[in-house]
Amino acid sequence: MASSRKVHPLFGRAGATPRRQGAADPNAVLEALWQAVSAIPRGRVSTYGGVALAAGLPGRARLAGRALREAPEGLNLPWHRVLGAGGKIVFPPASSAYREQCRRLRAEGVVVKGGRVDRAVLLAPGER
DNA sequence: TGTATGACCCTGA
DNA sequence: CTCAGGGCCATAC
Repeated sequence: MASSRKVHPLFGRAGATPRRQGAADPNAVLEALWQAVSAIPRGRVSTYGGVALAAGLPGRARLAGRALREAPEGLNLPWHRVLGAGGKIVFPPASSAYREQCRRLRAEGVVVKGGRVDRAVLLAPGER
């Protein structure tokens, strides 16, 4: 599916060159990660490690982060449901990304406090 | 070709 | 709580 090269304005850096090479099927890996993200139910959250695991890429949390950064806007991924280990927002509290994520989560009824969410809303690995 | 960096994670002190 | 150290690996320069 020829995804658009346009990335999210909140994270996409000017002059970023979209490269899809290096691995056998880099696009397949990205799609697997994006799919895992879109599978997170509303009102719940997951972690980068959890997303990577769900995509069949254990130990590649970093790659999950990359995938999200490179994700085209058109996919409308629920990126705000992806947090760091333990359920904490990885963005600097002063950043617009942090505020946006916070806002979106609260809009779904998720309580964000001190840049973290309650354990209960955090999706356990292997959990739906 | 080598070094640096990053929407990460875990363990241990 | 902070800090350090190791792992992971695609991109950028």
